[in-house]
Amino acid sequence: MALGKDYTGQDCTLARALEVVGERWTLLIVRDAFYGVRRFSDFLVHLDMPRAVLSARLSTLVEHGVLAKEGHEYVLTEAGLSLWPVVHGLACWGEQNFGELGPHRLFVHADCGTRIAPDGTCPTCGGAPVRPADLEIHPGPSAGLRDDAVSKALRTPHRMLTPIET
Amino acid sequence: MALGKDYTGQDCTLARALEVVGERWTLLIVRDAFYGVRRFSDFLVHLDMPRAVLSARLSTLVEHGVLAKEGHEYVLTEAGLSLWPVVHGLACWGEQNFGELGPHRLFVHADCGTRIAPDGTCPTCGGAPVRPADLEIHPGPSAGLRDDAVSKALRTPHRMLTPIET
DNA sequence: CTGTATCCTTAAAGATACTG
DNA sequence: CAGTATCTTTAAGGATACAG
Repeated sequence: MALGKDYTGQDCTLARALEVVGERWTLLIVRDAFYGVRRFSDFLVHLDMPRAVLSARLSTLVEHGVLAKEGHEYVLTEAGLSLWPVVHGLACWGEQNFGELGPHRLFVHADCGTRIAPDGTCPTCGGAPVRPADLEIHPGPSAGLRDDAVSKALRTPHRMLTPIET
Repeated sequence: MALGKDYTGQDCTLARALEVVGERWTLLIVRDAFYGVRRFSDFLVHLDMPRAVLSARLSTLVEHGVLAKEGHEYVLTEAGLSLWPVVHGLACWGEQNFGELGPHRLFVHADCGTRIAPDGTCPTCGGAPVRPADLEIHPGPSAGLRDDAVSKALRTPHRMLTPIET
């Protein structure tokens, strides 16, 4: 995002949010964090982005309390976890409107095994929103062909937020 | 967003979505569209952004079917309307984490008059998500001080998505 | 492995003027 | 009013090398 990432004069909460997570790559980093990615090199290879940019993004995310740095691992904070509806909602929106071949990942409620709705709720367990920790990731119809370690790991059904072994 | 706005290699639906609405200003434009802004000049003065950039953003939004152009007005399509949970969710996230003085706008369920929850549902009307058309906009605790016509209009409680008279 | 530091390229952002 | 056309600035993105 070039020039003045602060939306000067936009005195609304959406603009404030976009200052934190509205930059290029940022939301993809957060998504990967939900998937269980925690290490610098794993983000790097999975997102295929410049290391300097990744470093900068991770720093601002930590700075704003979206991620916390524990040793050499970046983990989602409470604020970061509360971003799940947005991340999931955007991904579903993209799938519905631009995903010809179906999603790449399916999110399944671990308790009952059903896929969660676009709004993040489980159809069979009542309207309650399902927390990320209660989700499992399964490969979708158009699961990727990339062969980096993280992508491969994501192709194996696993619990969300648990570190991905690479 | 500088350089390659396409997230090449990111074969996931989130990346696809971000290609459409992930650029700077875009989500603010969409938000304004929910508020009832429809005309070029109104977006321009309310967002205080370069006209060339606004023109480009509106074009891509129309191109991807988020907005439709009716004469000289830009209105949300079905795809655009379905972006509401994301826009509202992000705004709420910003409010909860960075909004010291409370929100600038309150979204109230027109049917019952209660403020909707962060997940877009009405607490008093059961867990069903409230559609944007059933919402009213009211000024919040920290409603802005900007004095352009659109900002003033937004300070008056009104129905969402109905054109703002300026 | 986890980053900084450097350099280069590109194009987004912004300002301004101009046209239909 | 609704845009297009230029022009300049600036920083983001990207590649590579280097350090802790």
